[in-house]
Amino acid sequence: MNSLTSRQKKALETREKLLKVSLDLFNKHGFEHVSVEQITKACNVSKGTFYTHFPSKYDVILEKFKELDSFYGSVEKNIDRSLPASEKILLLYQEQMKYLTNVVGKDLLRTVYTAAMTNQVEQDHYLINPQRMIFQIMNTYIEEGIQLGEFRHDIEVSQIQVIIQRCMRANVYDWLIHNEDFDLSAEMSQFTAIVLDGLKVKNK
Amino acid sequence: MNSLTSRQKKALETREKLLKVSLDLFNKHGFEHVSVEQITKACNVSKGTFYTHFPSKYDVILEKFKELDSFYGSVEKNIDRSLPASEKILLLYQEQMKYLTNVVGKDLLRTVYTAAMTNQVEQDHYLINPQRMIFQIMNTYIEEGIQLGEFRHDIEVSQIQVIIQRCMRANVYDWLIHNEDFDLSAEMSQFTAIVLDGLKVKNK
DNA sequence: TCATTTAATTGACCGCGGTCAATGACTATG
DNA sequence: CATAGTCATTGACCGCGGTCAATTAAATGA
Repeated sequence: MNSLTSRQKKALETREKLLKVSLDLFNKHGFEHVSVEQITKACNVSKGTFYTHFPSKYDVILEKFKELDSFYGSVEKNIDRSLPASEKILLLYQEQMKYLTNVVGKDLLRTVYTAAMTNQVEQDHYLINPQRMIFQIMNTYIEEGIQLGEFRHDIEVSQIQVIIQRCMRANVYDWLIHNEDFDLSAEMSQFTAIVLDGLKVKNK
Repeated sequence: MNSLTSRQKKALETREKLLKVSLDLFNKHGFEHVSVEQITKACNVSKGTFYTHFPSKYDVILEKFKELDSFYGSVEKNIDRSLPASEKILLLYQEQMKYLTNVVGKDLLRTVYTAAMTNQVEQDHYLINPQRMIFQIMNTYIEEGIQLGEFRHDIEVSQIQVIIQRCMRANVYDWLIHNEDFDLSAEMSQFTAIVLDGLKVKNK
């Protein structure tokens, strides 16, 4: 069953050790204050080894992020299906913001938001990758909202999706550039509610 | 009249030469592909001199940005005073986006948006500094819109200001992380129009 | 005019992220 | 087994942004 050779197993162990130790150190000292050499020394491997397993220091984090994305699946299950689409969207974002604030943290998010601008390598960065679980869920809500006449019909569905996703990045980014006095959940709720309002069918 | 000593004059010349050459090189090769040594060699000064005039490579750009901000003053004069506040806001942003696209460019903006997250040094980063000309103008429009009953009264003025400013960063950031197929002006207009809609007094 | 203070300038130096030719242990093949 | 090929690993090396003690020359004051 286990089709890995002993060599591959060793390599995978190394890789996972690097991953774990990296994230531990990042959490403890902050991404910028941990050097790749520190990581590799703590793992008793050479610097070069790090780069056979990860394209860059930053990619370690992205890896973890992708894992975490599955978290949103469980959130979705706890949202009352009978609620209007706009309410569901707000609830989903609320949960996400809690998660980002309490679990992920500014430091790691900052690296992702920075890398999204800098690493032009990947054709579609994770931050705007439509494959992301949270966007998939969001999109079902939006389509539902359109079909039930809650949202305007004069804007393309895909465009509405983009706009609502942009709300997320808008608030997260502003959170990241503020040093204090910024309640991400509250700001996100208020902002998104206004946008959703603007997207609703008017009955003048 | 000229109260500068010959020494101060020399220093200022050096500083301005560095500024000019830096920006020229950034424009020609891109910010990331120009090293401080290249700049200083082109100016026939040592590397250290660069750092007596600028705190970092990035600050050269910020300097230029602050200058450019005055540009918005002239734009404001060309906007019809009798228009509703929301129209004025859209027009002002439209002009700004044109400017960012055609004059400033992605490369330089990217460094500013990155630095805003990274340099926690400055207490109030330029991007959210309420002193900025464009924000000052925007705020007069918003206050006008509230007084004339165009915008909702159940949200704090300052909060409305923050929301509208956030629209700007939202679209610029998304522009920066998209490689192609992103019309900044168009996206900005659509997005901001929706937000302004959500901010308007409803007549249900 | 000369001594003292002030500040612009220098360039060797540091730490970091990342590269890559060389190594050799392990694997697949006859 | 032996042999050829694979690939994880190594660590010296590169280029860069940024620092700082030492140097130099202009400003100041007697």
